[in-house]
Amino acid sequence: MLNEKDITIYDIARELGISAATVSRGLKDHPAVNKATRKKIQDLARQLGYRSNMFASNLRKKSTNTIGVIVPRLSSYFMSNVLAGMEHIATTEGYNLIITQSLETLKKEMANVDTLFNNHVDGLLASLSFETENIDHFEPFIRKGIPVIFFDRIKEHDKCMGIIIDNYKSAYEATKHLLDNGYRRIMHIGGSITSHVYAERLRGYKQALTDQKITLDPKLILTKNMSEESGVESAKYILKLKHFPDAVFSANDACAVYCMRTLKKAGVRIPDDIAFVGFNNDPVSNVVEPNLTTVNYPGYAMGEAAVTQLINHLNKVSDITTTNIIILRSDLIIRESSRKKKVKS
Amino acid sequence: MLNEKDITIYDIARELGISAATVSRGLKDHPAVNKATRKKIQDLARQLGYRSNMFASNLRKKSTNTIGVIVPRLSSYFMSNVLAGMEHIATTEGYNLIITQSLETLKKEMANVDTLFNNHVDGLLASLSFETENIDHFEPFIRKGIPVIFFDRIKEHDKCMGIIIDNYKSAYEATKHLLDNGYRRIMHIGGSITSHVYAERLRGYKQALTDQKITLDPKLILTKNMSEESGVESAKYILKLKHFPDAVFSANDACAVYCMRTLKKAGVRIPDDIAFVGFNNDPVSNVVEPNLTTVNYPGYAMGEAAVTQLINHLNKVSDITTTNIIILRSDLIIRESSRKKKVKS
DNA sequence: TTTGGAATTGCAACCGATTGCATAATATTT
DNA sequence: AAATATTATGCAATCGGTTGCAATTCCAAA
Repeated sequence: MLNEKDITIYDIARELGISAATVSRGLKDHPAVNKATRKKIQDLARQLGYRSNMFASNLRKKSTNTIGVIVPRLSSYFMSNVLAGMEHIATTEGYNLIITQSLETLKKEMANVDTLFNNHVDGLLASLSFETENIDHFEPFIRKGIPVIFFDRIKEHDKCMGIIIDNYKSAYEATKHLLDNGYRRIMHIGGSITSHVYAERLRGYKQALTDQKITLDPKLILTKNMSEESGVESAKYILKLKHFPDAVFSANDACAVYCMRTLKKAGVRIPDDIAFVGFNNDPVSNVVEPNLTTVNYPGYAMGEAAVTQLINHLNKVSDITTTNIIILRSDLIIRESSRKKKVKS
Repeated sequence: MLNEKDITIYDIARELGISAATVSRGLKDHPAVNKATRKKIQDLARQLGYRSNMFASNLRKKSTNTIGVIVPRLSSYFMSNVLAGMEHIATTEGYNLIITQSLETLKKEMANVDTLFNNHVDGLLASLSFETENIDHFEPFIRKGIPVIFFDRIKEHDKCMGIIIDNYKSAYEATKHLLDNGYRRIMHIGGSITSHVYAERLRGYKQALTDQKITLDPKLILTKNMSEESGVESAKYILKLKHFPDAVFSANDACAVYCMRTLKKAGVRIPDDIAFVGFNNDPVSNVVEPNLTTVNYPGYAMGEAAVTQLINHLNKVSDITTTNIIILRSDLIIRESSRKKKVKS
């Protein structure tokens, strides 16, 4: 099966009649090694197809140039953008990513933390599962001083940085936009408020209404799992309401889109009967008819930011325990689904 | 910064007054170790929070329990499903994934191959970039007998397995479906045929037409990069045609959807004026109006299959050099966009 | 010619787990 | 009780690179 033996620094040392120590230094341009010797070493290494054995090196150096990532699900538009951003920075900085998913369960999340801990990753980037209520299982990392950065779905911890968008502000603006366009009876479909993300979006929604002196109607606040099915369920719920809402602010696009779809099938016109605003700027938001107004969630930038922060910390150019939260810009993208309300004629 | 020192097998050995060798064996339930001793070792290990040092272990065993993955882009619906499937099997089998993206360039793909080679991954899973015309850069792996499996975007090689769907057959069926529903002047929008995937889809399309004795019209065969923009461009092209096609078979959904969208804006009715069939079963296909008929591309299953095959090979229960190609099932999902053609009245 | 110091290079001890082989302890058979 | 087989454990080398410290070489100043 395997043919060629690996070349080691010993092979190079023997060939050149010098010691392995000098080869080791020479390969990484250590100034204590004579320039001519360095060149000889590097040339021969190249010629022989030498590749460093990372394990020997890691074993000795106790660092791995590997970053662990835990996400709830890989298969979402948002998350794949986050990962793309992470991969981009990681690769250019010479780090590898080990990526795991919790499938929204605490159990798998804990197992993943464990695996990554055992793999001695240099740092950890995590977006928490729905079930995660506290982050004690990250303690092994924190105790050992291995940096942990949470993104998107975060919990605050004074040793860990969090990277998020301002969910409160975005939700506030989204709701305000509906109000500005003349909508008054606005429903909110959100996720479980154990999640910081959804709690903040709900808060923004409420505040926007309160600021306009609109009384909150508990019937207009739904807590769902934000899947496509939950969009369908929400639509059915709406259709049964005596007093129809005139707008819906959904905490994600998938749910909004499937809600719209179901309502449309029932003959409801959008936005004339009900306006819609979603969240995430998922591709479907720009395909559904009418196109869905939504909040652009900068996944790629978030991934880049997370890795950049982590690497800076590892290189001691900054410290994640001092900066606690980083907030990325996110803007409202206005489309047809929330156009100005027609005055009843 | 870092506080607790790592526990090693030596610590356990000392505490228990036995040798490190016995601890090493005891931890992995080696039968040569007394059952009672094994239990003592494992209990103490747990109690002390022992975690194995993978580098020492890898250094010695020369295997890493790590699988390298190279994909053109992380951020697509299809690919994130593939990765989810891979992660699922990998984690349950005790393997880690190192994931990289080539961003469709040969240069980055080569760099990724290099990185993963240096990381001594136990095996490699790759979907090739658009630019990749030959796979010589995978030779280092092949020479060393490290298994390589290509998926989706493959090139044939007698040492490497390929995992694909039957693009030819699916394309044939998709085109046949349009023909069966009464469409005759069918356009195809495809990608560069340097890619096996697109070459096969084109071939299936052509064959289906030929089998019905329909002459191929080169004006009806477009080669695009299959992005959303290319969908828009295709629509503009169609609008300029003197002799309108009555159906379009697009090699992916994104392109189909944006093509539909643009045509609709121009007043073209779908499917009455032009029917559509896409490829991938992307979420947008089920949101666009009318819903798009498409070919279900089993990404998750493909990811699972790739990892399963690789691990089986590593465990010597099968051999990827004997089975050369695995073809996964993919079915046509019929929706509104290709409903039976109305007979002109 | 001697000497001090800088520039190079090498020695050897790590890092922590693995494993072939030898040895010791125990059990079984004769 | 002695001989043999079985089971359990330990020894020590090994994987390949890293690094503190010592040793050597070289050159210029005294």
